[in-house]
Amino acid sequence: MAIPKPTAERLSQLARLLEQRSTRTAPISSAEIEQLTGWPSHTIRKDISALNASQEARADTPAEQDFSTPSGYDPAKLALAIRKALGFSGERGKCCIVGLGRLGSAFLEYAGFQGSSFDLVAGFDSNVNRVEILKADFPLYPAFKMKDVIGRLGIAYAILCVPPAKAQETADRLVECGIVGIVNFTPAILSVPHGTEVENVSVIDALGSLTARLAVKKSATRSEK
Amino acid sequence: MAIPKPTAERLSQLARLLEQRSTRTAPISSAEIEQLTGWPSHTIRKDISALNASQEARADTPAEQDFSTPSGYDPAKLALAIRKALGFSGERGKCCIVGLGRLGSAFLEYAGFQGSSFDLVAGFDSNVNRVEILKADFPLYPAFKMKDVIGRLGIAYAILCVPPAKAQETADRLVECGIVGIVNFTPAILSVPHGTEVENVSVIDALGSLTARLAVKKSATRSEK
DNA sequence: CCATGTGAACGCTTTCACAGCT
DNA sequence: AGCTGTGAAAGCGTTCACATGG
Repeated sequence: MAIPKPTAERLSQLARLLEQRSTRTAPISSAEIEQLTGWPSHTIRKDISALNASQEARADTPAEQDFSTPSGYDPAKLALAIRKALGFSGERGKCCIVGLGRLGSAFLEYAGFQGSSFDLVAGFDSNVNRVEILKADFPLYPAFKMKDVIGRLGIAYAILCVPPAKAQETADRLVECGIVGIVNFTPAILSVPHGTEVENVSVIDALGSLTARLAVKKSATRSEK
Repeated sequence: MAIPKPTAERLSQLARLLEQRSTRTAPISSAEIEQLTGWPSHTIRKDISALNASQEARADTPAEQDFSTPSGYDPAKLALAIRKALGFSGERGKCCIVGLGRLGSAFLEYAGFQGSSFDLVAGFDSNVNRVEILKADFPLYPAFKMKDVIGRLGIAYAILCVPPAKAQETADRLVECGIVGIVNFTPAILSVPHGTEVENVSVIDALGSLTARLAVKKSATRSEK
């Protein structure tokens, strides 16, 4: 009983939302989540229902299932349950930044990782100078140490911020090093072998989506938010 | 006959892909696109079919419909037809960057806008110092000039890169200034009035999607790429 | 023959409406 | 009473298989 992809995507965002506002411990209702996210409350309940179903299938962690109270969901427990159902196995996901130019180095001081389920544990750049000049809470390495470091630390994800011309070549190398997920910030379209996943993050595509949605709105389609 | 959202998203990416490789003028087949993007060729043909349908509905631009040749699609004509169908009205979309910290200033030298249908035409920051120190191909302004500049230039889109704590407040202001689409790079969840669209770009969510997809793969689901 | 183009069947996701729990 | 939880129905997007056109 696998979780449908759109559902997984929503749940993932929901978990992030809950983790961010972790100061709030009072139960949160599906109606309240609707207000925050724009997703209809029944969709949310259905998503969480799918979560229950998948949790029963794997009969482990028997205690963490009671995230629902008479007046809503327990934020912390719900977030945890989502993360587990989406394959988090308790451990935090290890990520590295590849390419420490303007964009890549911006992540060195990015606040968004706190409270998430992922950690930045390394950075790489082919320019040794940059590696030495830049400072971060985690170590930075020259590119030739990629294989060694990624293997040793067991890094699963890479955030790709190299120049477009080097994107494919670098991606190939990352796959060889054992990376299974790439967040691609370059405008290049990557092709990777089966078993590896790419998520493209492109301002241009984001702008395209916006334009498309705005154009559709002028007709009479229901808004997503 | 509106274009379905998933279809629109694929077409938008396809258009970007074609625009990027604009040196290539030979016809491109759906099979070739499959290789490049990972989407099955029938999905692509169907998407383009939807494009035809929507073009017939609006009976304008009668000449630009013949993008298909006996051995594939004409790249340039296809890209143009997609952009038009997705609401591009010929004009290029004007964007501004709001918040010129590490992340925001990275866009000042971002290559991805070339060959796209969007132009960066302004940047804003509340720190006057930054505005004066940074250099770009387009003018940078202190934040208090937002209303004036956005109105005067007719800017429709904003790329939001301010610190999370100021995100909502800044978004409110952008809406007041007439911005209709926001690409939100902050980890904050924004709420905006109807008629305005937000596209969230979050590394954390991207990582979440990757994890979800990788987890599902271990079962027996068909891969997307 | 090649590749496009599209109605029709299929399968998945969302929506609905109501049962169940506290 | 209020909110969660879920089978059943409806709505959509994808897949298939074949008709069509250069």
